[in-house]
Order: sequence, then C-alpha cells, then structure tokens
Amino acid sequence: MDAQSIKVACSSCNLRELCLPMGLNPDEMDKLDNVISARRRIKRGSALFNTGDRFTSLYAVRSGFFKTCVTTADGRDQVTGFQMTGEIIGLDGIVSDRHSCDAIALEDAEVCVMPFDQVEELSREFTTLQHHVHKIMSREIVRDHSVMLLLGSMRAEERLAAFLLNLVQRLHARGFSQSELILRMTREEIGSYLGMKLETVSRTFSKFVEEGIIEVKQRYVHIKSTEGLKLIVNPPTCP
Amino acid sequence: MDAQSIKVACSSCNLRELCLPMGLNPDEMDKLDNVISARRRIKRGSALFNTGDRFTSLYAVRSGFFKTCVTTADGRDQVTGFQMTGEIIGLDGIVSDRHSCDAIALEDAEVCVMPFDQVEELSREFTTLQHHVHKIMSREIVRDHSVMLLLGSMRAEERLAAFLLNLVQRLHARGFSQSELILRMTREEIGSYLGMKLETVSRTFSKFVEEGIIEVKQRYVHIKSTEGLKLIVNPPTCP
DNA sequence: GTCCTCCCTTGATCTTGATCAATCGTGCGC
DNA sequence: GCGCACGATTGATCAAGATCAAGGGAGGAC
Repeated sequence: MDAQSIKVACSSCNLRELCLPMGLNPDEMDKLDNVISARRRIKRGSALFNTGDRFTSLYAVRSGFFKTCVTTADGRDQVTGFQMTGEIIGLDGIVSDRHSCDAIALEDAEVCVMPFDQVEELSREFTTLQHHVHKIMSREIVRDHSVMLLLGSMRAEERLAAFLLNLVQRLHARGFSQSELILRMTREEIGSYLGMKLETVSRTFSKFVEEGIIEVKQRYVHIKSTEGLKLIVNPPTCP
Repeated sequence: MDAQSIKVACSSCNLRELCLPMGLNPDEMDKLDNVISARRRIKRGSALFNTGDRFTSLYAVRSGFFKTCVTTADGRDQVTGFQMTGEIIGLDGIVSDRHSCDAIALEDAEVCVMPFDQVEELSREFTTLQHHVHKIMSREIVRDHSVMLLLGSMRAEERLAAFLLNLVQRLHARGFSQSELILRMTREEIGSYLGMKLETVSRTFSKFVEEGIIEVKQRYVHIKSTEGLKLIVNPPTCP
C-alpha cells in the first residue's frame, strides 16, 4: 500500500465516524476503500456538478463547505442545503441519472468520489453498508421536511435562530465550538436558504445582537445564549 | 394460490407500473409478492402511523389519499406531502427507526405493507429492485427540493398554480382527467402544505376563477387553461 | 325533514418582511 | 498605499399576505 492509497483510505480518515463508512467493520472498510477511487479538489466558487450533469457518483465532503441550489426557468434560485465535512452530496441525481441541482463550493474543498454503481454493488454484499446508505437518504428526507416546516410556518426570527442552532450543532459534532462559528456563506445565501431577503437576514442578526443573544462581526458569530435562540424557535406556549 | 393471495399479488395489481414493482421481471415480481405480507385499511381521518411510532415497513398506497405532516413542540404543523395511489409512504422512518411524521388518510384508504427488512433483503438479491428503491428515495429528495423552492421563493399565486399543475399531472399519470380534479384535502391542508393561510388559499382560488383560468365548486376544480397556470408559475421574463 | 357542524368565502384592517436607496467596511488587486 | 468591488448595514416606504370577523352553504346525524 503506497502513500497515496493510504491517504485516500476511509479506514484512515478521521471522518469515518461521520461519513459513509460509519459502523462498518475493518473488512468491510477495506472493500469500501477500493470504491473510493479518487479525491477531487474544487476551488471556492466553482461547481462540483451542475443541474443536468450526468449522475455517476456520490461525493463525501472531505474538507471545505458546499451549498446546493435549484433554479427555476425564470432565474430565481433557492439554496436547498449547506454541506460540511462528512456529509454526502449527489443523492438528487439517482432518480433521473442527471443532477437536478448545482453543488457549489463556498470555500476551497475536497471530496471523495464514490461511483454509485460500485456503492450499489458493495451494498448488495454488506448489509451494514446497504442499511447505512438507506439511512443517509432517509436522513436527507427528514432534514428536508424540517426545512419545509421552517419555510412554511416560521417567522424570520425563528428561521434564523433555527438555522444558527442547526449549524452550530453540526459543527459541534465535528469537534468545533458550541458557541462560536464562522459563516461560510453570504447573507444572501442564508436568505435564499431561509426564504428571506438579505436585508431581512442582516436586520434579524442585528436584532439578536441588540437583545444580547449573539455577537456578530461579519462572518464571525458568537452565540452568547443558546437558550435564547431555542426560546425564539420554540416560544413557550401560554396556558 | 388461493383467492386471497391473488388479490394481494403485485403481479396482478393494476398499479404495478407506478409502484414498487416497476421494471421487475416476472420472477422478481413473484418474490416481491411474498414480501407484501398484508394489506391494511385506514379509515378517513385516522393515522397509518404517527410521529414516534416504531418504523417497520414501507407502505404503498393501494387506494385512497394521504397527507404526511410534521409537528413542532409548540403545536404548529406543516403538511409535507400528499400521497396518492402507487406512491410510497414511510421513508422518513428509516434513519432513526422511528417515524418522524404523521401519515393521515384523507379518505378511506388501503395500503400494501412492505416490511422493510424484507425489502432490503430482496434488494440485495435483485439489482433492479435495489436501484428502484434508491430511485424512489431520490425522487422524494428531489420533490422536497422543489417544495423548498416553492416555499422559499414563490408568491401565493405561483404556489397554488404549481400545486394544481402538480396534482393534475400526477392524477393524469393514473389515468384521470388532465383538466378536472376533486381535491381530497381542505383549504387549510393546502395552505399548510403551501405555507399560506386558508383564507389566502380561498382568495387565490377566487382570483383564478375571476381570471377565467379555472372553475371551482367546493372540492371540484376544472382547469380551463393549463397554459394560464403555467404562465403564473413561470412568468415570461421581459427582455 | 331539521339541526348542527365543518368548511369555505369574503370584507376590513394590520403586520411582517420586501423593496428601494444610501452608506459603510473589508479585503483584494494593482 | 490606493482604489475598487463586493458584501453588509441601516433607513424609509410599500405591498403581500396574515389576522380578525361575519356569514353562507353542503352534508351528515338524528
């Protein structure tokens, strides 16, 4: 095993507890290592894939940060998600063999390329992997439903508070701070994801700052009261 | 093979071109017939499953009409989808072994119960079925993204027009009219799905009627101009 | 049949967030 | 260092849709 293949191996990746190989035994992990044929680097601002591109592979984010977005015929677009290390991108392409959204790197990034036919092949061999693939897809469905809830029935403040809590929770699972984060996306991208205009995002940030719940300096956010944010998302019901 | 098992067989079901068995060969279909262990009848207004219920099976809608909805701690809820014959319900439960939404019958309904461990088992055997299961999950993800687009960046009229077009298109795929439909859900449920209040739904219906695009009588809707609806969803961009 | 309930419609008013506009700050290229 | 471009902030105004309110119609229970 040469240096290169060690470098690409899931078994030696510090994300294996978050990423596709989660829960696999060493033997299964070895097989999966063979599937991860390559890494790919994506420059900030460029696309991992675009709408209409042929679907061949799933991608695991190894480093960096992505957004996925769908676009209408008349040019409006909607950010459907932000993906960080260990998360899987590309599931949208399975159904029609073509991608139905764009995946754009928000900072220089690297992904592991997992040819989907090989993932399917290995899934037939290992129950664990099969079930894990199903779980990953199901998780995406459940996440999407919670975004629908957010978009369909929350007000601007609730949306932004929920967004910050979600981000910081995912970052914390990756070993980062529970209270501090650097936003990798612009106010406009946050707004697109949350169904509000960039001005409203900015105003809502300012409101949270005034209320002493967070501190903001550009992309840097310090959450001073997680409780405060939670109360905004789920206001206590008056009896 | 007795009368009962003929009745439950996918191979003799008129939905087989829409439902899970789509694309299977006769041999594979036979095996799938064994997985579909039972049918279940659900009365109008009652639940196929509720949030928190243990996940065991996927359900294929055999007849009737469902809604799925998620609920927040403080009692707000959001309809995440409407399911008609041939569509699959329950994918949300895979990730955590528990359902994360309620599935409610909007009219007396019948579903085919497909124990998920058996679906997985058969998927390992048949590539066709495996891929089809993946496609069904991917289709749900893509659908969810288009709902996000709708909720995040469309105005009330656009949402309702897109909703009607989607409903009638799915009904047409099932052999119903391209221009007439009976709504199985209330204005409030439509509103919850589309992120608007029932009054706004009602007003928007009335507006379409005034404009001569549709005729409405309670739950009955006649689409007089599909083109008109399409123009509302995708207004031609002025050059 | 009659009553009752649920659902729908329509009107008047109010609120939230969008829009339009100006300014500022930061970081990058030269 | 300087200027430029992009992103962020903030203010003023406007409009879409929410909210509050009243009434009407269809269908089921009795």
